[in-house]
Amino acid sequence: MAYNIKEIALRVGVSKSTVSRVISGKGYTSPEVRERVLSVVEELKYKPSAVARAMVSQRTNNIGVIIYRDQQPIVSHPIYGKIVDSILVAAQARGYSVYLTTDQGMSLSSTDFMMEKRVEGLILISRLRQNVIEYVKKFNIPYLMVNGSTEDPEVMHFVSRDEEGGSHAADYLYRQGHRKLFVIAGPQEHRSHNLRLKGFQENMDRMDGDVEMSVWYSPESSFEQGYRLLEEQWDFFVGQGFTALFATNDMMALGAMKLLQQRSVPIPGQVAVMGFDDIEYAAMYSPSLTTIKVDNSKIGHDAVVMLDRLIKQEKISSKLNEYSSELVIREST
Amino acid sequence: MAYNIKEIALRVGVSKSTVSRVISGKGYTSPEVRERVLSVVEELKYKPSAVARAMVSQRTNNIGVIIYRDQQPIVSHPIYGKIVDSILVAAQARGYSVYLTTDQGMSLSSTDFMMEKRVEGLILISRLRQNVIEYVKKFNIPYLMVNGSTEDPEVMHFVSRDEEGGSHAADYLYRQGHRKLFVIAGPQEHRSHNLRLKGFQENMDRMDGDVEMSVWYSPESSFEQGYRLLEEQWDFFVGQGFTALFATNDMMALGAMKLLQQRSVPIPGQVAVMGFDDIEYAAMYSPSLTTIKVDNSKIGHDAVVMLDRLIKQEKISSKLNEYSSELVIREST
DNA sequence: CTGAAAGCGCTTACAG
DNA sequence: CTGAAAGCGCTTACAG
Repeated sequence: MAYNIKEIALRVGVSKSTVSRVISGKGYTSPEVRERVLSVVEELKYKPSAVARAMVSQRTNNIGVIIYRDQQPIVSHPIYGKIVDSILVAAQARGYSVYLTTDQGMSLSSTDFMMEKRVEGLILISRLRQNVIEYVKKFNIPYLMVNGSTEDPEVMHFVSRDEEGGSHAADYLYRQGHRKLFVIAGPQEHRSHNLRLKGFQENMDRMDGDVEMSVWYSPESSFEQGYRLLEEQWDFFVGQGFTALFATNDMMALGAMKLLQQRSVPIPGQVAVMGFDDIEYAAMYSPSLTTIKVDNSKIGHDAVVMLDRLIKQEKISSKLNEYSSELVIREST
Repeated sequence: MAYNIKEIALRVGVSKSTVSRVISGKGYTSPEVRERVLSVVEELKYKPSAVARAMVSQRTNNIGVIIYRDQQPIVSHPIYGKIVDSILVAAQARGYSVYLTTDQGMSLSSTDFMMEKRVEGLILISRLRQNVIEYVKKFNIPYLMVNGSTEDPEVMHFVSRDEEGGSHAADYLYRQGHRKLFVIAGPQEHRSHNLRLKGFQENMDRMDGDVEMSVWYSPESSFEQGYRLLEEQWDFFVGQGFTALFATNDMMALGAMKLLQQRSVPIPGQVAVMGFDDIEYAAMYSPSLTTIKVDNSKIGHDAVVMLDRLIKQEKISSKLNEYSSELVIREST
């Protein structure tokens, strides 16, 4: 069992109040008393209970991070991992500790859990249903959403300018001379995939000349699905002579690229490949993947900064925080 | 501000004790009273304070996970991410919440922090210095080490059988007919890199015939370093006509593989490449990487199971938990 | 079956 | 400069 203030007081021969003052550094204490207290504290390796402190101060200095996701990878997901990393660092720097939880199946129980823990703020990661949002609102504590979408204007959220990014991608591929494009689009109920596709399509449609675009929808945005989709459409793909492939995220692009390599299609000689996100693997792959970079580290960091402000009841400029997406040209195009 | 038991008691017109009994489900309460209490609880969305409960029960149901690592990626690191994922899932299933912290620079402050939070147990990830271990011991709470090494027999730790894995790798490459081997070894102060190399070398030395092995030490175990090391030794590598390359982890193997591909060396036609870990990318790469699989998910899971036992003061069989490493044959060999 | 009281480990006015 | 007392939000014997 850990020591407590009473034990220290007993050993030093002073009152609990005095010990408390020495340890917290608030209030007056004579140097000699302070020294005696400190030496016993050191000797016993006494650590004041954050639990008791939270009790009286009514502040836990805890924030909660809930990742809504049905399956692993959770934190080992290339995007969520990046976000969590930067949240961790930013939170620590501001004196917050973080409870990290996974919620499979959009349950409300993870919110309940966080409320019981009396977290001071909540970061919700990934797309969540409106009923979850409504539920969180009821508790009247600061919260915000990262990497998800909502029509609800009250919800502070952090997203990248996916439509703009999609548009950039189209622009770039067009300028590279590509006129026959094969597009792999991730699940359209996800804001990001939907907007990336929209931006790409609309911009392509705007281009002069005979652009030909074939869009295919993938049920999941994974590496495997990117691979499989192209495999299933292989005859069509080869028959039509597409010169470029764009996928609404890197994972699917890499999956497709893998198949192209297995079938000995020169990249970018015969087909150029482009993704979206700029996950770590994109640069490592061979050929490295041209993509649109989303700065998830910055998003995670800013989310903490904002949550901190909300907790401190400081002024907030805007509910919607958008991040521009930047073109990263590599070997695959 | 959140509601409390007193507020509920006031509204229902009963004592705090009664409300407490209803909520905790302990002790007798008449059905009618229970119902009235519950309805107010529901109406107010009252959540009992875990802080106050921890105070009286002297149990926080929290465990702490400290990742000792100087730089990002932390949780987005392919191995740590896997471990953390499985820790999260296993901890939740057992009613523990986890505080996740990064410690850059082997400070003792993250331990202090966890002690103040009154965590019931500690999972220390990565290699840590003996002084950190000594420090943690003083607090007399359950702790264990994952993915690190120690000569200290008191420390419960979880590691893979790296020497055996290295030996398997040697065995496999030898059986494939390789006699001229280029080895990239990660930092030897890391137990895993050291043992993987040792197992590989010792087994190779044991083989019949004229095996030629050239070992190169990389200062870091990253993708970039794998790439760079081979680049620096390129003339030698090509001149000597090595037929296989083994790296003590996947990241370095992939880095080296990327260079080989850029220089148009057929894999495995001219050079076979093999790694160690079986990180997610290994299977995705093209060609996919032959490797020795370490089941980090299982390790993370088991660590929580063990910590739970330690917390409950149940019997523990052994301090050292070893996991066998399994050969995974893919396209690169 | 219910309520009053004590206590978990601190902090914070308030006396002295 | 120091100590006694009250209180943070619960739980837990103990009376009744």
